[in-house]
Amino acid sequence: MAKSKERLIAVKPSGVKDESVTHLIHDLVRQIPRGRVTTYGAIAKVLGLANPRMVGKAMSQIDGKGKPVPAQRVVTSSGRLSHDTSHHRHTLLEKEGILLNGDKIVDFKKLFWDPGREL
DNA sequence: ACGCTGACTATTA
DNA sequence: CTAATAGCCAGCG
Repeated sequence: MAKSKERLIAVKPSGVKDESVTHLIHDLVRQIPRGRVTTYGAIAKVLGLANPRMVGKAMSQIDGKGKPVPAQRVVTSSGRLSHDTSHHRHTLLEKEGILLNGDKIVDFKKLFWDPGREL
């Protein structure tokens, strides 16, 4: 029996409006509890995306209008911040009680919030 | 159509 | 720990 790695495919349920994955990602990110974090990969997995880069792309598309999206709670699989040269997200995270060592989250494993398991 | 780029990830050295 | 590589896929010129 082959345990082939089925490549995850973005499922587009027919009948569902073309909400675009970006909106779904934003909604999911808004559900991340304060003081917890998750990863691009975890979000991608839950939404059935094959490429976590798409999640990052969605974050870069936050325009500031509508509900705010706590993108600071989304980090890389190694618990590090990405594209935070101005340390903007770094500051927000510490404000939520998350300790950081440089751009690395302390106790990332404990603070990790899995959208597919705890939600 | 084609090549490059990118808020990623896993593996290997 | 860092660096290099490969896989991944949508968007853009």
